[in-house]
Amino acid sequence: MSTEKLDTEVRQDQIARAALNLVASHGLKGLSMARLARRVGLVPSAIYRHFKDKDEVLDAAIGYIQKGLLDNVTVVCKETSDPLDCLRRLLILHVKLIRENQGIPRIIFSEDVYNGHPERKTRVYEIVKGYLDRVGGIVRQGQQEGRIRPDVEPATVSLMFLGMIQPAAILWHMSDGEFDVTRHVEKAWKTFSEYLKTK
Amino acid sequence: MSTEKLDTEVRQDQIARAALNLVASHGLKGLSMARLARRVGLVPSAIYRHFKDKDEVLDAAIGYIQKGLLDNVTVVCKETSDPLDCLRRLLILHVKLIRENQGIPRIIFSEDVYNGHPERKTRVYEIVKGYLDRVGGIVRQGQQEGRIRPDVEPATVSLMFLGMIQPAAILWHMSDGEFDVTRHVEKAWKTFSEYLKTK
DNA sequence: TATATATGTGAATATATATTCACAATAAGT
DNA sequence: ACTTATTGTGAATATATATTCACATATATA
Repeated sequence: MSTEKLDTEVRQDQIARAALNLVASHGLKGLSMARLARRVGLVPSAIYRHFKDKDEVLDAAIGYIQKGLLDNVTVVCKETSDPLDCLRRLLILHVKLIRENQGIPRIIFSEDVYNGHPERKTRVYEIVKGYLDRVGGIVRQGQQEGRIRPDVEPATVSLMFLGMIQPAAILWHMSDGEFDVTRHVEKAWKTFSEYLKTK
Repeated sequence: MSTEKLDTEVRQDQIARAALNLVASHGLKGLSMARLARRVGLVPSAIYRHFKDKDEVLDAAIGYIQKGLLDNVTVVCKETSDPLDCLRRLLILHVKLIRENQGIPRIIFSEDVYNGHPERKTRVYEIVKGYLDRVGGIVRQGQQEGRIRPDVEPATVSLMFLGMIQPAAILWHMSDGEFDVTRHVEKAWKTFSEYLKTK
């Protein structure tokens, strides 16, 4: 077989993305080196030219997740200065992100990812906290500007923000796409934002 | 070795519970027949006297989950007739339930449980929908009694209800218990219930 | 162009894990 | 007490999967 030889950086990228997609389509259990290799058009042992471990592959995939989440925050913060509108847009982008890559929640919320990997566990924890902090920051700013009611903790809001999406995303997946995430999120946002608004 | 011989029903019970606990402490990947057997004080092959498969064991564990969830609804509905108070109590019980058995969310929300098991997937979906329906029923009743604002869909409320707990539970676990679920849920409930109340 | 380094291959190895089966011991029914 | 069905055991089997290694080939560099 004559397979094109590519730079290890390119391969690392390919492999990490493929891993994320594999988890999306076949779950964490479905992430095997053999399948991963096939997906990239390589032979299993070739993966080890670019990653020391299967663990390193997963860690790389987690890097993409972090980037995807934080990028969304950056984007919406540039689009608008109204904090509530900012949150609304982030909500939409977040739904879009995990709809397009179901591997994200599966990795973030799968215990099998951390078990026996305390460093990774704290890393993912930091990623989630980081994201929530950004959301909380938007809330705090909105409160300072007097556009969000001041009697609620930003940290509480940011977690409830996640809570609008996550259970819905799971139902969406369990129902094989039958459950309408977008609809739910819109409804939830309506009540949530009404509550947040200063009267 | 002289191991006590017990009725298959007793063993099934033991094994299913042990499976749930194993998932709680070691994740789904940690649920091996060997470990399971050791936990119950048996030898791996003995499990097959009481279950055809590892899959059957998991299915039995899922049965316990369903029971646990629905029992909570029954309990709180008996305790009080005020729908908001009913939801508040259910919230507390729910947190208690998953704190005491982290295996519940891990099984319900782990994709590896369904992958390649469409029947199980729809079963779990039905369980979750069933629970949400009960919650939605409480809301609907509250609306009929005029104690919950009528301009919000019960289905939306019930999912948001879950959303108060689930992300918090995950943070709780990722932080090794450092994150205070109860505190978050109390705060979240404060804002949520205030919104639901008829003004 | 020659040589070295990076990348890809195929076979081999090691390990974990589910599952089966022949046999042993215990409990239940007669 | 005797027989039988149920439950437990230990060894054996099968399979999946990560990982290694000697070898091959392409790409860059001198």
